[in-house]
This record gives sequence, structure tokens and C-alpha cells, in this order.
Amino acid sequence: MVYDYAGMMALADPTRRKVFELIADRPRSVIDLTRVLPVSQPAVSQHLKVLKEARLVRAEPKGASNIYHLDPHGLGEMRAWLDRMWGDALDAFKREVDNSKEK
Amino acid sequence: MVYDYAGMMALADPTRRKVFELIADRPRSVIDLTRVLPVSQPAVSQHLKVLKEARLVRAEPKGASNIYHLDPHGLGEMRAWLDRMWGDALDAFKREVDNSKEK
DNA sequence: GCTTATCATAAGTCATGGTTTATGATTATG
DNA sequence: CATAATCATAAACCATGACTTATGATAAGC
Repeated sequence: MVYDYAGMMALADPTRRKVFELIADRPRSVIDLTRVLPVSQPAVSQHLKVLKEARLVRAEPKGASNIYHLDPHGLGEMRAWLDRMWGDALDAFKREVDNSKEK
Repeated sequence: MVYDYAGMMALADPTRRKVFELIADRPRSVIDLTRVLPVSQPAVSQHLKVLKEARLVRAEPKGASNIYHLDPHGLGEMRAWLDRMWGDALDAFKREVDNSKEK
């Protein structure tokens, strides 16, 4: 499967990025996240769904609650994609500088 | 100035990311970009405005046309922010794994 | 078993933003 | 000087998605 920018699109929303950062700080339940954030519980669940589909987090049922952790698989995919895009951009910029020097 | 996710939000849109990648490939004028992309010229100009405000690209007037290049300053800022976020996420994940092993 | 707590989904609302057409400004071309 | 080419901005349209309330499903506690 080709990485399809899902991670970057998931982290573009401020609230969802906050959710991600809170989970990165430590694993948390939905209720725990809702208590900190200025949005309703369903809103949190929906953000978690997007993050989960982007494979940035994963859920771990614990009794009646769902503990969300970081998902190293998706993080790795996103990291690889970012590094690739980054390399391409820097390579292109380097070529550009070289070309202007040739003149 | 604190980096404010502008770069990530700018690259979240597929069309705008395509614009960025085309410019990364080589500097291009607005017309040049419009010929390749499936959107109108004003749409391209507006995407360029967002990318420019995020300091991912910069404009260089050349006669009646505007040549857009990558902007290393903004790219550097975004890189630094991504590295920081990435480091935090990985550190947190490492702590999590260590904690589960202690038990 | 009944209530409480936690969570996800459905349905509906509303703002954001990506798109279009229209237009004016600037520069090259003839 | 007049026309064509390039670009940015304004205004209007509309789809997407972030949010809400309502509700059902599952698990814990009494």
C-alpha cells in the first residue's frame, strides 16, 4: 500500500493535532481526552477515528473504556514519506542553486 | 516567531501539495503551473499565496510573469518543527515501552 | 438485574476554504 | 499607442468536514 498523505491530513486540524499530542504525552482514554479538550466526547471519538485510520494511533480496550496509544507502524510510514519528500525538495533546491552558479 | 503549523496546513490540501511538488521539481511561472493543473489560474494564484505565507515558496518577478521557487527559510522552519514533534512522539513511545517492561 | 460509566455512530447544523467567473494592474509585443 | 499576455484580487458558490445533540451498545459497580 502506498502511503497517501493520510497522516499529514490528519495532523492538519488543530484539535486533532492536540489529541495526537496528548496521546503522545501518555496513553489516554476517550473520557480523559474529552476532559482536557474544549469539544464534546463524540467530537473526540471522531478525531480518534481519523487518527486511527491514518495509523497514527491505535485503540486498546480496557474494560468499558478505550485506551489510545501511539501506533509506531503508521508513524514510521509517515516518517518515511516526510523524509522522501524532504529529500526531493532539498535535492531540487540544490540543483537550482548549482544551475544559477553555472552562469 | 514561533512556527505555527502553517507549513503542514498548507501541504494538507492535495492540489496545493501538487503545486509545491511541481515547484520543487523546478521553478515555474503561474501560467506554467496552470497548464499542468486541473484548476483555473486564480485557484493556482490563491494556492501560491498560502504557500508563500507559509514561507514554503517565494516569488521572483520576471517581466510580466512571476517565477515561483522553493523558499529554504520556511522549509527549514518546517523541518525543525517536524523533527521536534517527531522526537517528542518517539520519546513518549519509548517511555511507554519502558514502563510496560518494568511490570 | 438495574443503574452508571464509557464509547461509537447517526443525523443535522454551520463555518471554513477551495473553486469559479469577472476584472483590474502590470509588462511585453507589434 | 494599442493589443496581448501574465498575474492578483474580489465576489459568489458550494462541497467538505468539524462540530453539536441524540441514542444505542457494552462493561463495570451496587
